[in-house]
Amino acid sequence: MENEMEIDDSHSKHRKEEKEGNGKALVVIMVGPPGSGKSTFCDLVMGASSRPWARICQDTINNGKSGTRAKCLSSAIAALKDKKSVFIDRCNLDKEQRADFVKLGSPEVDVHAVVLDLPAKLCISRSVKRTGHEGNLQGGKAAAVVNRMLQKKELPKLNEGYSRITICPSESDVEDAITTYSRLSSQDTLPSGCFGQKSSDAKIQVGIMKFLKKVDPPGSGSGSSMTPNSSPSLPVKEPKVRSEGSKPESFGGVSNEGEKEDPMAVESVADTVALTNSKDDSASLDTTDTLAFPSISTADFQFDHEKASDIIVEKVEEYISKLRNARLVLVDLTHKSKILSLVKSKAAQRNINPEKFSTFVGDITCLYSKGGMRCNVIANAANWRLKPGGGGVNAAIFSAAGPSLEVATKERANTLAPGKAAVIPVPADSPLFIREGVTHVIHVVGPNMNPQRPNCLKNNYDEGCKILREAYSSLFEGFVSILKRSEVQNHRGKRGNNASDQKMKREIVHVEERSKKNKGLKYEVGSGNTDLEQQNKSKSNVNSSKAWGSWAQALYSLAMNPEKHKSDVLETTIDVIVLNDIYPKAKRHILVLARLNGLDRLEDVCQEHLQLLKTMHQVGMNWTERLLLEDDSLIFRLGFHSVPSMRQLHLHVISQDFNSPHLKNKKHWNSFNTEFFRDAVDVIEEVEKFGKPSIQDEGLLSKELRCHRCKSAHPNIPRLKSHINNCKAPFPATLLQNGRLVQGTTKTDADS
DNA sequence: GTTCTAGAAC
DNA sequence: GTTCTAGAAC
Repeated sequence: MENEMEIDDSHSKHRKEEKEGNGKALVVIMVGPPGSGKSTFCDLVMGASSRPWARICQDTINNGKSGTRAKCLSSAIAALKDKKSVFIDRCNLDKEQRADFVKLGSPEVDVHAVVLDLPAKLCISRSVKRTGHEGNLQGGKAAAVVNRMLQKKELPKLNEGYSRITICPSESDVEDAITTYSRLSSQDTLPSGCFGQKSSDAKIQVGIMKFLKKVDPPGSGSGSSMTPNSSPSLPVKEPKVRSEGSKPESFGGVSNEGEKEDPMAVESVADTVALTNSKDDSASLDTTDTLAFPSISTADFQFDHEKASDIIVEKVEEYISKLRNARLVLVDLTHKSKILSLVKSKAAQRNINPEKFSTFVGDITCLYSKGGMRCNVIANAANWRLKPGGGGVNAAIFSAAGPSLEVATKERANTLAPGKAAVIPVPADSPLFIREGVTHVIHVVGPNMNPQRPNCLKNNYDEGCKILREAYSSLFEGFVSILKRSEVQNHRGKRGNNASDQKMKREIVHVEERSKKNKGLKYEVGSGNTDLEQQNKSKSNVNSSKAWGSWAQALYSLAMNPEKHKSDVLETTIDVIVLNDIYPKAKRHILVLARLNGLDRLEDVCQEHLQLLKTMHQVGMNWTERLLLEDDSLIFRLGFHSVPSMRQLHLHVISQDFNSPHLKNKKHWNSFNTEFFRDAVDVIEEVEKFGKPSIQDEGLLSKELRCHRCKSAHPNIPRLKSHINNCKAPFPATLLQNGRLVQGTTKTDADS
């Protein structure tokens, strides 16, 4: 047994056993497909490390030939007995493969995972080129093996039993990890947690990334379908993930001759490559948000095409600047479409950027699968009852989406007035989502000129044009609201997430539209902000939709009658009251309370409160300065909770140590360390620009726990707290910008 | 917002 | 057995 073991011994005799310090042995489980560089990783660390290491390599453990998992286990146990740390150098791609090795952990032995999560194409090319690999995985077969293995890939999670996980999505991350482990002496331990994960769970990415696969260009309009051909053979060719893959008709009359590529590469490798590539920047190529919309009211509702096309172009022009990188596409079924050609020529006349707005001939329910155009949002020319059927686009969309869209629609609105729009997240089980990648349907009801249909305007085009304009405004506003929310999602994605797959999947699809307030109304988008303003004005402090519990009134009564609570108050002005938070969540945690009656929370804030917000911020800054005089090692952040628990708008001024016994649970942590916390500077800027601050969903409060500095994930509050006590990583760049963090003048950016 | 506690997770 | 979370009550 012993003599069969292939264990690379390095430096094992160089050091005497450490009597002092933690001196824990390590089991480092390498995770990665062939060609990811596991052996090289181990060799480099072992060559440089002062810690005694053994490398247990399944490929060579049996007298240079491959052995079994059991053999690796017994060798690892033997090495640990010998006070060595061990590398488990095998693919370990799924949880089950790793489980036995995780069990090697004990009070004396920490178990780590190091994931070499490099792009599949890189591993494949390394494997293919490899000539002297110990596992004899050479030549053409390599690619097939790598692909097959990656399909089973399951990223390790902390709850499998690791004290630390390092994920290396790029070669530079691998180098960093090599350095980290090389420097590890026998006494050293590394901080626990999950490091380096940049994307959300890969399993979700597969679904999303499929939309990035190259498809044929949409040809003559109805679109050619994707090549179904799938050859498992090699050589492997890099599939091109294209953003311009299927261009809609552009106004310049450019023809759509797509270059031909090896379809095999697309089908056989694309999934797995896309899967691993999902962590590359390149993978974000075709994630441009696109709204595909039919012409409203010009079909069954018989609206005049000339007038409608003017309005479409006018509204597109108006909204295009608000859309940043997003695109709008007007879709109709046939080339003969009069409305399409009218809009096309009018848009060209007005020099509307064809990158931002174009027309497309095809079926709006299968733009991706048949037309090769990825549109994450589609509009429906709905009827006022929001019911399926009736023919046309409405029937087609409800039918393509399956019954779940109708259910999702009914959850949010029962009817829709002409000119209004309703944003509906597409349920995850809908073919529209699964097959087409459509995340939202926006129902719009336009003006009706057809006497056979309800609400006929009897040729009153003054009213008709007004409603049609409103309809497009509502539609585009709805799209803008989706874009704003998806920005948050993207942030979350980049930060990574260890939440369960199912939960994440639900979040991605549904979280955007979830809200506690004004069910039914909330999803209806009126033109401009008028609805919201109306709501806020009419709301007053009495009929607020959310009732505040008696325990939630403390700040309110204090703001209204500060003289009754004198002892708690640090400062009172005509506009604000400053007090210590009675349950501080950090060394210093004070509140700046607005004194305006009726201004209960961030949601109530609008343009008229701009000056008050600035005052609150200024008072907060003044106090920050004072607190920094007492302790200039503190760093402060000033902001609001998106959805506060206590009534009366209050600004938190909180030091970023979060060192407090009152910080006890996930909600506490996430309320200050996710986008749920809205920096005062951002709120002020948004109110200046848009009249309202953006408010994030309470769902953020149940996100996994991540360090606010290094973004590593931690399984529970105590572990997070022990991590943040020591984490000296710099703050994320976004926090260092725009004065979101406030620190003493002696501090520099490098210190933070 | 907190406290309390059942029961899940370790 | 102990630790930790999450939901209900306040």
